[in-house]
Amino acid sequence: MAAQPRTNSKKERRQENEKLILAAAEKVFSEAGFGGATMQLIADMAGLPKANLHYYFPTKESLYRQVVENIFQFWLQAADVFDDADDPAEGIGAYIDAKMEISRRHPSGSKVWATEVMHRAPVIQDYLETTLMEWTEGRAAIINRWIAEGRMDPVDPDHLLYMLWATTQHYADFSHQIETLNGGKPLDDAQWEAAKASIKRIILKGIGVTE
Amino acid sequence: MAAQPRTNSKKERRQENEKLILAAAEKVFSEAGFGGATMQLIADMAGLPKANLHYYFPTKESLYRQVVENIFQFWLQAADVFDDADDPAEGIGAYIDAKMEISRRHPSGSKVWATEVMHRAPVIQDYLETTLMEWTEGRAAIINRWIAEGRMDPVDPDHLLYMLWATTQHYADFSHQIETLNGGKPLDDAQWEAAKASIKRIILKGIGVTE
DNA sequence: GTCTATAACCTGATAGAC
DNA sequence: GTCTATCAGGTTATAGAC
Repeated sequence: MAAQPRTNSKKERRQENEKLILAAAEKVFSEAGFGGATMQLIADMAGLPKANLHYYFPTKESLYRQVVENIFQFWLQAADVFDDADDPAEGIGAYIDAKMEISRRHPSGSKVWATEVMHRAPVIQDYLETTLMEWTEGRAAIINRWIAEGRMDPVDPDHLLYMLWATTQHYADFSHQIETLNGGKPLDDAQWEAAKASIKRIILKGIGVTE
Repeated sequence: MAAQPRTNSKKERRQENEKLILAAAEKVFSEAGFGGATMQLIADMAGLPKANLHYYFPTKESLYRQVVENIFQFWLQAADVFDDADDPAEGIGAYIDAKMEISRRHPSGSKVWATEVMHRAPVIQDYLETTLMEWTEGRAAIINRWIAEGRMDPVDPDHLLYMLWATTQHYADFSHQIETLNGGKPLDDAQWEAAKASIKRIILKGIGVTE
């Protein structure tokens, strides 16, 4: 047989396969949970024999761990917009937009994250205690500074952050419920914009930065 | 042996055992998911031999179904406060209080519900399409009436309801994360009150019914 | 109605040929 | 590096004694 164009080195091929497996795993874990997911199902979805999964990821748990860690890294990047603005309306508004965009584009990842936390974070407890704790404290400090400067109402920063996380992630984690209540159809572009606008309107007014 | 006081009829005994099993099942399902939960673990937690579980509930799925249906019924009862008030501040405020109380008292149930919805509602899809849909439409109508009467800002009722669900249930579903960020301790009485007050303050002001 | 012992099945993981 | 065949362990569910 004529050799097909092999632009892929071994390293590139490995990265491609790992990416394929991780994408399939995220989907299956999000739909069936860790216990309900099977390596066979992930392999089928990735288009690879089951044994290959164990070649790239020695155990089911190591594969799951990689999925969760990737989600967490991705999740942190949305936080940058918080720091880039020193106006609460702009900072919190942009954070809502960023988190809603993640909920829309990566609902599976959000679901895996939610399940992991609900199961008492068996694999990412250390991240909660270090990275997430530090991130939360830093953002709370920013909010407290805005409050001290009289730019927003004196609300509890922690509970405000929980409200932001809860509200934005709800559109990913409960997407099936929202879809059902929407007549069985996913939210369209206009509905996603309306959702963002509603959330920003209520929260920004609620903390005294608009109107 | 002297007969111990048997105030229990067979029917009462059956109800007691079923209650015991259902409580254990809710806990185990919430902590391990459907796939991760085992009948053995539920039996141990209920203090019964595994075979007895299959006597009361023929299959693991039937037990799980009963758990989810119970949660849903319980969940609906919090909605009553919504109808009993015709003032939005009172109605929505009381609804937030009621849902927060459920999150505090029944975190396991909330987690099972969340997981069930995330897995595309394999056993309660019919409830979503009927009971929940009707409930949501009814409450949206009430909100729209309040808006028409000029008692609150013109916000989208659906997105407001999602925000209420998301925010209140977050304290149950993500209780482990909140606990970790709280220094490893569950929220105490004062912190729960602060959480309720924060949520009510932001949302009620955000929809234009206070201040 | 209750419980022990067992059956039937499925899953994660691996050995070993290619 | 890849894949088929297989093993070892654990799970649901049930048969059958009490």
